[in-house]
This record gives sequence, C-alpha cells and structure tokens, in this order.
Amino acid sequence: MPELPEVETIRMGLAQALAGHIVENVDLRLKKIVLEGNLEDLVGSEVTGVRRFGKVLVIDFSNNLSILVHVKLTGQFVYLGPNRPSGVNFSSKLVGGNLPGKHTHVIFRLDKNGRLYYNDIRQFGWLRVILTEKVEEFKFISELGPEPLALEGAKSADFLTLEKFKNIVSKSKTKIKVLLMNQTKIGGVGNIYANDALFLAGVDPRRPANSISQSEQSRLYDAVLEVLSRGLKHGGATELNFVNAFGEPGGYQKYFLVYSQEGESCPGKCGGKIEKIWLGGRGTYFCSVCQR
DNA sequence: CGAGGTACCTGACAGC
DNA sequence: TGCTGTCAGGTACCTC
Repeated sequence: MPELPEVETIRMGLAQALAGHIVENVDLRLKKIVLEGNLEDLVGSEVTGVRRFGKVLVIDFSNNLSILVHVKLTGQFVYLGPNRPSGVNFSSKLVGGNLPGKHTHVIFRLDKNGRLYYNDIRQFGWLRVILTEKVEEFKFISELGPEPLALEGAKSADFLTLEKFKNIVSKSKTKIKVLLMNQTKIGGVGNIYANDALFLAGVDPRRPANSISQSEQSRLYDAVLEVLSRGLKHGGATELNFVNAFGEPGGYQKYFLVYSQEGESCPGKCGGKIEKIWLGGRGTYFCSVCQR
C-alpha cells in the first residue's frame, strides 16, 4: 500500500524509464479512473520530469501539461522499453501476468517501442491531466503538510523539521497515530510506517498527540524519519501488489517491526506479543509493554 | 475542531 | 468443491 517510500520508489524508476520518451498513443480502457482532463492531449509530447508530492505522482510533459496520479492501494506503473535496466527482478505474478492484463486500465505507447502500463486491481487510484502551472494549486497538494524526508522531487523547501513536528504534535488532541497519517499535517506517512514509527519510539498509538512529552516528541520524530528511510532503502514494502516502475517488488516487508505482526513476539526484548486493535478505521499493531 | 461511519473495489482467505 | 462472509486500506464525504 504505497506510502512515501513506495511512491518515491515509483517516482525514481519512472524518471529513469520515461526520460526522453514521447507519447505516441494512449489507450484508456477504464474511463472512470481519469477524473480530470484528457490523456489524448499528451500525444506527441515528451516527458520532461517526474515529481512527487506526498503520495501523489506528477509526470510533466513538454506541452505544459502534467498527469497527477494517486495510486491509492493497488495502482501500479510498469514500464517496458529501452530504458529498462538490465538484471531486473520482474514479478509477473504481482503485475497480474502478461501485460496488458485484466487490471490494465491505461496503456501509454511511447516512441522507441516503449510501453507504460497503468494497472489497478481495486480501481481506487486516479489520474488527472492538468496544466503544469496548476499542479501546486491542486487541493491535495496545496493542503499537503511538510514531508519528513528532504528528497529530490518533493517540495523539499518545506520539509518537516523537528520544530514543525513538535508544533504539530503539541497542538492536536487527536490520537497520535491518526495524526501521523493526516496528510494535511504530515505528508506521506500511511499505516505501515505510522505503526512502525510508534513502536520504534515506544509510544502508544492511542495517546492524544498533545499528551506526548518533549523527549517522546523527539524520539517519535527520529523514528518517523528512520522507518521511512528504511522503507526507501529497501525499495518500499510489498504488502499487496506493490512493484516499482520496472515491475520489481520492494523488500521492506521483511523488516516490519510490528505492522501485520499480530500474535508474533515483540521485536523488543520485553517478551510480549504484538496486539492488533482498530484505530482511526484501520488495523493498528503495537506492543502494549514497550509502547506507553 | 474532532470522532466515527461509509463508500469506492477486488482478491485472498477462513469457515462451513 | 463452492458458497458466504470478512478483511485489507487512502481518501473524500457525511453526520454527530
């Protein structure tokens, strides 16, 4: 379920894959996933860059149009063509067999015999075609909170400093885990990394944010950066069907601390077991011994 | 402002 | 085997 590390992994791959390609033809097979604009308007244009704002991808084109994409839970971009690196660990299973597949909703035919497939099993994701100059005015992006990692391709001038984090946390009565996942407060953190960050910091996910002490705030800030960095280092987490732009799965799922580990022994040395509760409408995993 | 519920959608899996 | 029910979650939208 793509969060910041997964979407950034897709972005890096797409930037490499699409560099210099020109769109020759677009085959839109599921019209409802394009919420705004017309993919046909991209025909004849060259990709000039790929950006990311939180969990939203932006593909820029030479005709001053951009595609905004939110892959939500199961959206995938898979590229085939001359810019594909050698030695790719392509997962046919995760992309749904041969391409195009049952869940391929858009096929971008590129010059030099390139192909970019957009797949989405659950059809929750969306694409929008808008003017490049309007990208940062798009509601989700303009309201996005600062991102924890200062990365190329994000609005790094506005990244989440410890000062900003403390300010956000101390001003909110919301349960800390729900706050971490609020995209208008902090950009890019979803369920996996919120669970793991709270474990790493030793903070109970149910606590009101403003009950967290100064030292806990610092620990939690460091933990958020740490788990996101780990996720990125391992090319994201493949929990459902996540793959990068070349069809390769991520590796962070092997290093989950508590996420999806219900009933397992706590990775700390407390001897406790990971519990699962329902919080903010989502499965929440934690150790009630280590997280106070 | 916060909390909680639902909708969107399909596949995986448990239980009978 | 095959049915039914439940769960998974990012975000928008709704009500209280």
